[in-house]
Amino acid sequence: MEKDFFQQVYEVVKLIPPGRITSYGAIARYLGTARSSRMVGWALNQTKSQAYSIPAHRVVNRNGLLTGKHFFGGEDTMQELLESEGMIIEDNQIINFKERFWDPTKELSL
DNA sequence: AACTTGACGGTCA
DNA sequence: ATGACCGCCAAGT
Repeated sequence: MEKDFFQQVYEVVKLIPPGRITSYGAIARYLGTARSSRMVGWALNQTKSQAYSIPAHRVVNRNGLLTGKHFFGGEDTMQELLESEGMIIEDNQIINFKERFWDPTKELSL
């Protein structure tokens, strides 16, 4: 039996090292691209209710843009969290995105 | 039961 | 380089 797509997303996100970030597409690809990146976003949307310790703030879109900052309760909560981990953010965009990018298919996957 | 929206991404114009 | 469209699947209305 396969775990729920969402559950797999949670595991991957929880495996993201501190000070690192990844993209929805990267996670989707790691899980097999079968489901589109949107499902990853939906999965994370559930996490805020799942009470899991999901560092969703470490997941951004492929632009390095904090698309879901509004879902963290505050306006800049996500940005502050990322900045606390060493991310350089300007105008909701991660400047050193490529430097801090963490690809599960590259780091976890063989 | 049907339509619309949604934390995206890639390709085409 | 910028803008627009399509794909993908699930949940909400």
